[in-house]
Amino acid sequence: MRKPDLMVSKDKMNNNNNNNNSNSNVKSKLRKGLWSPEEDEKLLRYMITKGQGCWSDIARNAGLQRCGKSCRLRWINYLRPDLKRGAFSPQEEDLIIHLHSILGNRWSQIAARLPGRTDNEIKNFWNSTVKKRLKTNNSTPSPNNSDSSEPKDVLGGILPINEHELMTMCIDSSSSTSSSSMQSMHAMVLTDQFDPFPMLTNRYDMTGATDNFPDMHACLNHVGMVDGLHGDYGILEPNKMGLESDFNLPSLESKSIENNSAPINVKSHNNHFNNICFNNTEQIQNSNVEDLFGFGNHGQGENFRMGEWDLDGLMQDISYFPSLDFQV
DNA sequence: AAACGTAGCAACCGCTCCCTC
DNA sequence: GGAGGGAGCGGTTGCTACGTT
Repeated sequence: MRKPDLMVSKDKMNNNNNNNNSNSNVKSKLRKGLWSPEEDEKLLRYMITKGQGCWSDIARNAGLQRCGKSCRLRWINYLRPDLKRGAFSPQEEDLIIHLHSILGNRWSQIAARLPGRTDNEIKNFWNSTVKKRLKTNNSTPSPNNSDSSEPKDVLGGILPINEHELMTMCIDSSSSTSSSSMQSMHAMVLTDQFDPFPMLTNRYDMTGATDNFPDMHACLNHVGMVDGLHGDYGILEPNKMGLESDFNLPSLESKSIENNSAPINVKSHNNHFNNICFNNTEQIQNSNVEDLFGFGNHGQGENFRMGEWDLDGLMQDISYFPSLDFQV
């Protein structure tokens, strides 16, 4: 995780680049490289108010000297309100390893099972951390630890998790917002009741960052995070920020989470604006795992052994998981 | 204290897939 | 059916902070 001063220095560099490039932009050159805060805000505001569409149009209409592709990447990997920042939890790490054993380097598919995480983030995490760790743990390279993009089975190998743990992790990490959340935020933005960019506004001054999130405190209370927000800018203490009531933020990963209704876990943000994550630990606590996954219906039950399946069969069976909507 | 190596992250590139005409 | 354009994905690169020598 980068330190705040790093981000500042990066942003300074960005601004310099921006300034330098702004001249060349006159010559209708598309900008490349790191995004400036101003660009972020433009894109974010546009996405919040107008919603998704053709990315090249978005780039143009938002007044950005960027190609649509770059805008899409920035939005997906950085600006999306439902992004979860910070280090991967051990559960997430296990889940990534497990899913990678099933899906291989299909990062987008893996990311779809880790709400709030992006494929890029997971890919970086894998390449920088997990791969190394697996290599360390298993000095003798096994097929499971190879870089191959082909799915491999690691059950019975390095992973200390069983099917229930996997399911718990899936549920735990399954995010949950409804499309109505986007609509409500959209409406709030349109009526100036809600500033979706507090960290843009308070980029280097986190002391007032959450003043713009008047409803964060309840969320923090709900998920037991009243101690504060831990981010690269330090620890934010919600009770010192005048946080009061509830608010909703949208998830764009509706395809995997749209049917859930979980509390919002407001965690932290290390960069431009607030991070929202949607861990739903209560859901699993209050639910019967077999009910959730339909084991009784599908006859997997205690005999559920992924390692014994071929990929096709696995995809077929795992598709029953509420948060595992494989598209293979 | 400086040089060098490493880690982590953001962004780009090139390819493929899908949709529309 | 095929051409064109947009979206999405995975691999790769570049940059900066941090750690080590």
